[in-house]
Amino acid sequence: MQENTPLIRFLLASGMITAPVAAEIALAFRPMEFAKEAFLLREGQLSDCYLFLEQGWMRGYALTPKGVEVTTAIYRPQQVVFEVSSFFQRRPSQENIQALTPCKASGITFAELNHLFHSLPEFREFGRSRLVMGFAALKARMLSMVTETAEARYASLLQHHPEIFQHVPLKQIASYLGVTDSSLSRIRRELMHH
Amino acid sequence: MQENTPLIRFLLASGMITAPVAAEIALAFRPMEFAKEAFLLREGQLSDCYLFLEQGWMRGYALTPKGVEVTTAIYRPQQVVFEVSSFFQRRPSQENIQALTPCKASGITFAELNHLFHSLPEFREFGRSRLVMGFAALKARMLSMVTETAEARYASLLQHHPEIFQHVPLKQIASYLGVTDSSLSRIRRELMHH
DNA sequence: AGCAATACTTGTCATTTGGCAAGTGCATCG
DNA sequence: CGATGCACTTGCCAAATGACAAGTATTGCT
Repeated sequence: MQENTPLIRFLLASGMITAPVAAEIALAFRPMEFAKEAFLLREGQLSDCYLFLEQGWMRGYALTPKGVEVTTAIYRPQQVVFEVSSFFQRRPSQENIQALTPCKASGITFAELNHLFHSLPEFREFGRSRLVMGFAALKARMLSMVTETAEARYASLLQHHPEIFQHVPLKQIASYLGVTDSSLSRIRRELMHH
Repeated sequence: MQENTPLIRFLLASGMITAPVAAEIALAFRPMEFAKEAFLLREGQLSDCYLFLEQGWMRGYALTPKGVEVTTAIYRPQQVVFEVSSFFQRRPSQENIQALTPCKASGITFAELNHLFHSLPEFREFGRSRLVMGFAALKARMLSMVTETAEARYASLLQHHPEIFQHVPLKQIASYLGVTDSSLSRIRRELMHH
């Protein structure tokens, strides 16, 4: 058993998990790989994998009634990936989660996660903390939808998360920002010309 | 001690809490009242009250840099009210929560909630469940922002939550739907004339 | 009752954005 | 190496929405 895996480093970095507990948690995770374009989750399925993404990028998206893809989440490496409502409420997901690049990861099932939560209070608190962080991030994104222009949202994403633009095509970023790809293209042109 | 308070009925209705545990939980809550317009939480303060709203309506809102109010949440009676990120992350809230009508409620502090979570696993699960439900609802709202027209969002709110329109002024509903009050007024006119 | 504040509507006009179609450049693949 | 596909851009026009201002209605207060 390794003592310094990406997952263990991630757990320790939170400041909420001690080293022996981190090692025990890591033991429960199984390594997983995803080819580019492979799915972690498909619409209609149950999200039953709590995934720690070690390498690569993923995105979540939903389909509108007319079949248009809307990007709902962008997952960078060193992040937890799963569909909260399907996973915890045990019902079919309305979203897809797909690898944007080849990915390496570690995952456990819902049952295994709950077992860890039960036996390791530290990890339970960690899980709640992640949930709250995700909630807060989503609220901030929602607020920016209402209060900022699409141009401001684009500029902000570019400033705070420039790496995204290396791994996610603009058309997918566009729907994440709440505009069409044409509009995003126009917005980019405006910002180029100062 | 009462055996059939609104809070106890609410806990039992979730199907996750047994009667004796519900009674113990309810013991920890203190009754609270809010006059119309009174604040449960003000921007800059710490959200330190986990509130069960028994009677009345509240709303959450944030101020844009230009001082415009944006409604971020609408709370009906028989619902839990608190600002997730401030409450759990122990940092100042960027939002306000204000009574729209006179309210009766029951509340506990962060410390008291954690104590209950620690001693009553049922209630801990209940808390997580509420968090997940709120998360899922916010995701759905975000998706509707991107995929539906303002008119469709209004029609949907009117259909699914008509009571809101009895207690919340249209200008506040407008920003909740992501439009100005003028636009909402025009949308309403269109829908009147079929 | 009378006054003031607030909620809501409406008109006008500018701006943003979407829908569609075409065009360009790049990459993948046989 | 040529062909097909995809990502991105761009032009054109229509539709949706915002900003501002004015008008009406309603509410609340004294």
